[in-house]
Amino acid sequence: MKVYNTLTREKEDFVPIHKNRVNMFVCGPTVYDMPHIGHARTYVAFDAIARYLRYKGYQVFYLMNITDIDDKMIQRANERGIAVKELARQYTDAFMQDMEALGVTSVNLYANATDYIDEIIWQVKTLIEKGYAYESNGSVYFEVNKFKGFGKLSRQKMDELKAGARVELDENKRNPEDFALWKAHKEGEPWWESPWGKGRPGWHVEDTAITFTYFGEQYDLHGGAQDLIFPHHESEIAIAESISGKEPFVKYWLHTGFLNLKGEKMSKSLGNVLTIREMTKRYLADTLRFYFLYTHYRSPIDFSFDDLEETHRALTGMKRNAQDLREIAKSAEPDMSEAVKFRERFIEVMDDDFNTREAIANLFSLFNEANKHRDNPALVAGYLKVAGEIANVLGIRLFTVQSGGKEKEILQILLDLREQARENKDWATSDYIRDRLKEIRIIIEDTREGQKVRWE
RNA sequence: GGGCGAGUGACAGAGCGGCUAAUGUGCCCGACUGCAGAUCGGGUUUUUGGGGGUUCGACUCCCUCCUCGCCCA
Repeated sequence: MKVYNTLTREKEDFVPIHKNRVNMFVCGPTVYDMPHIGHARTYVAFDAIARYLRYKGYQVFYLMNITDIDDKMIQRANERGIAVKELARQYTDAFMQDMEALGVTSVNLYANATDYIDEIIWQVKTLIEKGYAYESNGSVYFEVNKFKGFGKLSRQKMDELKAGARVELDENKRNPEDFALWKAHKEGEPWWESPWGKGRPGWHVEDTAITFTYFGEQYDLHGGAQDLIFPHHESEIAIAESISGKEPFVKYWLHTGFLNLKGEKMSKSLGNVLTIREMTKRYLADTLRFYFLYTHYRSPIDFSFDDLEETHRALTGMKRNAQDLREIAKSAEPDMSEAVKFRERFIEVMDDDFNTREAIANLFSLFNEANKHRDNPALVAGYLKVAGEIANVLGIRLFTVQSGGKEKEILQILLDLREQARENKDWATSDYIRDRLKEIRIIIEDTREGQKVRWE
């Protein structure tokens, strides 16, 4: 299996540090607002990756942080006049609901930054002791030029960074490119006790504190969106490798391509942020998930509703076909002789840096072929077995149709039909509808005001 | 200004330097069909952003330009 490693900019053979075990970490959300489809893209991609690794037999520990303390959190909480903790609770709940809707089920553990303050303090303290960080007026900064490897992930050159770095009027820093590990307490902000007085953690260090806790000094796979490469992931490397003296901190760095709206960028100020919540109301969550997997995870996606509609047609067509074929296969003993080649192809393309698009193309080809053997239930059953396997790894529900809460409308159609039948004194039809509905415990009663419905 | 990435048929989107450049959507024709749909068979446009180079041979490697996006300024 090969994966594209941002660190080397090459596809490399995937060999975990500890035999069969894969320790995997993906940067989670900052819970200060509703997650949008950009988040969805990244988390769906890594969900599929985790599922595939498990499918391949790896024992995956998938860890994700939740950033529940930072500048944006504080600002938003103050605007809304609530505690940062309350804000975090609200949007963490929202995030979890959205992930569930999208079928993101592969994460083993979500870790809140604020639950790891002790570990963060330990890391900061260690960095000071080792000479990589310094305290200044109650804040602690990482001295970037002490870490020679800074820039190796993003391919930025240190001197150019310095030349470009503009002093952000922080007289506490020795150098403008230094970043805060610990921020001194300011009025109106949450704080924790530390060796440097009251304060709160900086951003990058929460992730290293969390991963050190569960994975130790080095681990296998770190994921995130491309925009996090610099400075976030760069800084994580600086922190971790300075503490441990070991490299690489992370063996494989994976980054998802960015999602843009067709024509314009998605931003708060433009008021065109598409939240997952809003999108799953208008479209099936399955469709959204399929849409993301329809493009390789590293390629940029130029989001448009037309394209989403297109993939929706593609997906529903496939689902329809799957259910149709299931009628044919019934309980036939699956004949795998023809279907196995699609399983092999699936593994082949997913082994090549998780090519979900090829995997989907393969799935379409499978159905194409299966349709040509509609006269052979055993073969059809075989195809369906492999299709189900593939769909399961991708997280696509082939055989379940989401009703989308349309039961009421469907029922109304039946009631209208029955009403017409009654007007025509077509009692046979009218009674048929009433009796069939009764079988599923929906009771129709005719009254002076018309039909009354009761769900039992 | 620096760094990174992308630019393939109507649209979306794959493609170890070499097979007719996948697959899906759309569209067209035929079969089947009371109608619609599904399914089956067939068809449909790309010479792969522009230019140059390496090579027997490049979408695939190198250079340059253009466009777009992201990150740092």
